[in-house]
Amino acid sequence: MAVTIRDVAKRLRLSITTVSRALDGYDDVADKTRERVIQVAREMGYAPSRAARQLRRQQTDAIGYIIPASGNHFTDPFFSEFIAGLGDESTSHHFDLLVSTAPPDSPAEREIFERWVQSRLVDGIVLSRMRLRDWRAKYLSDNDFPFVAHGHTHQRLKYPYIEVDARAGFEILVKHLVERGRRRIAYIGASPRFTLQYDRLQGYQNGLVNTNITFDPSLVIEGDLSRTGGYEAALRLFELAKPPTAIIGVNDLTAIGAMRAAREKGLVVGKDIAVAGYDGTDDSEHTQPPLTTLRQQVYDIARQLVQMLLARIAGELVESKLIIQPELVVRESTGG
Amino acid sequence: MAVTIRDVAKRLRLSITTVSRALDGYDDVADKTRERVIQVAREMGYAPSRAARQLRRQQTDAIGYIIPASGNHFTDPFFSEFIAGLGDESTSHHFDLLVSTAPPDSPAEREIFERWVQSRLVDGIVLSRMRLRDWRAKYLSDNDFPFVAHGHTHQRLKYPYIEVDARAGFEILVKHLVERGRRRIAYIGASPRFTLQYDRLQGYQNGLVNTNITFDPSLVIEGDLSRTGGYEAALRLFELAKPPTAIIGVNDLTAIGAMRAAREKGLVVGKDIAVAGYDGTDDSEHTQPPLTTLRQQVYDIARQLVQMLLARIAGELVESKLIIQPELVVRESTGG
DNA sequence: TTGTAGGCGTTATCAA
DNA sequence: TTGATAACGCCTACAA
Repeated sequence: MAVTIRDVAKRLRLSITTVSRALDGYDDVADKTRERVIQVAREMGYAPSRAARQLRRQQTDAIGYIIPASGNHFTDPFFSEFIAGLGDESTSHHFDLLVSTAPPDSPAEREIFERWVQSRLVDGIVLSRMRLRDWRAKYLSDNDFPFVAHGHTHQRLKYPYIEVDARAGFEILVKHLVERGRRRIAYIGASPRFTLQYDRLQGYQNGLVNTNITFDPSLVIEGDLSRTGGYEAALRLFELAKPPTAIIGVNDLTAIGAMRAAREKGLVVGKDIAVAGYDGTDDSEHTQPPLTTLRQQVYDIARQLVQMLLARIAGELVESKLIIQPELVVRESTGG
Repeated sequence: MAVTIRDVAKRLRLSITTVSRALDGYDDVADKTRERVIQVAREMGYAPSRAARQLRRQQTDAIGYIIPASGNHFTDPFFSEFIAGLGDESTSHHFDLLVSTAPPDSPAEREIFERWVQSRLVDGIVLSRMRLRDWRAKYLSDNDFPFVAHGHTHQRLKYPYIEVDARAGFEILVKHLVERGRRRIAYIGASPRFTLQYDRLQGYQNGLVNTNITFDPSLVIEGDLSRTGGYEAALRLFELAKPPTAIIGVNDLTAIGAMRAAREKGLVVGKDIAVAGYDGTDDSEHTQPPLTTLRQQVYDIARQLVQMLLARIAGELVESKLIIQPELVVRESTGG
């Protein structure tokens, strides 16, 4: 058995009350006593039982994040960075991070959310990769459960979130490509259920309008946010009678897959065809050629989300809605 | 307030005892009663308080993993896949996964381990990226705390682990390169405190011996397991009077960085220089050119580790030590 | 400044 | 087959 507050009290011949208060930094305990308590507690390797504390205080000091992906093929650096941000920030507030995995809109996802909420396993939840109609947001909202999100839904729900203005970003990206002489610009998107697809596609289309390019539906195609998805989608684009001279991926992975497809078709990326993505995580810098991308500061966003969530948990009436502009990072994949 | 077992009992006009037992599937409760209980519990959205259950049962139904990295630059797909595996397998056993981040051997790391163990926050811990002298293994071992590891240490400690035979793998890799006509083979490694560096370097050296190549210390250089580290290390290699004709990266990220450096030097990877890595996560397939690598099934290994850990937690005397052979995946980066 | 005691929500022991 | 009751370890109002 681990050492409990009782053991410490017994050793000190004090009541557990005093020990508890000394350790929690109350000021109604004699300095000398406190010193002794702290000293002995450390010696004995005492740390309060999390379960007991949770039960008593009705809070868990933990937040949760459910990775909206599962199975063998999930290696989006976005999630790594996001989790690192969540973890680092949580830790610095003495909160723990609970992580689980479930495919979007799967029964498994639903189960996990219900369990976490009903069992009071976490004090709050971080959402990412929002959907236009997002049952998670609805569910948490209905249950008055604290949550924050990376991105918004199209439902009328009030919750704090951070939004990267991908629409504006993609407009800029199209402009950039046009300036480099590209006019036949394809877009490889994602499932329409995701908000990100809605916004980015719209940004792409606005970009075309801004530059007086007629929208060609055959240049818009659906991927699945993965490298393989981008690869396969790009191959189909190259089959077109009039193939594109530029490809925008809904995210970096998609763009990376597209670059591979281009190369297999004997095209030189950055010359024969321009390719660009979105996210700007570390890896985009090291592709061959380096990938032009819209950078969102995933790590920092994650940290901020945790801060917002903790404020919300602490009862502060956070009504925040932070809009961030992505940064266009021009590299060789659209160069020349 | 969330609904408690008392609420359910009151509604049913039963004792909380009966409700508890009905829900936990004890057989000393009338079938009819059980049905009613389950029915009503679901209706009311009841789920047992995790904290209370933990306190009573003295177990948490959670396991922990501390990502041995922190800060902005952590995007190793190895961790994504590893976490996905841990998460999926945990979930399927109704366990939760607690995740934190801390740089190897940092005070922060120590704090987290102590907190998790002393506060009984998790029932067991998964370790990865082992060190030759690993205080984590020692600490957990000393405290009789259940843990399993991906890789071994050089201490005399007994614990279940899965080991990928990187040494054999790197021997095969060297052989492969030699067969492709490379003889000046460099190795970009990692900090010597990691077991992986020890093993892989040895495999590299054995490979040289096997093929009668004299070991040249100037071709061995230290990276930091990141793309940037590989990039910078490779640049230094290219400054040598007699630069290498092949580079082996201690992991894929290192190799990816090296490829970038090669390209900047005007070298064609797969022709002017061969590059190979280790890990074989999804991204290695989509580099330009695709990367030759030694694949370890990170996702599956993670799942198996969880199984071993849960068995250990359940009290089964697991003395397992699983050795897996990595698989050489030949792609264009060493081709031609 | 310190101690007593009640209760957080469960599960498990024992009795009915 | 069901119910009363005692912990699990901690925090905190209240008493001393």
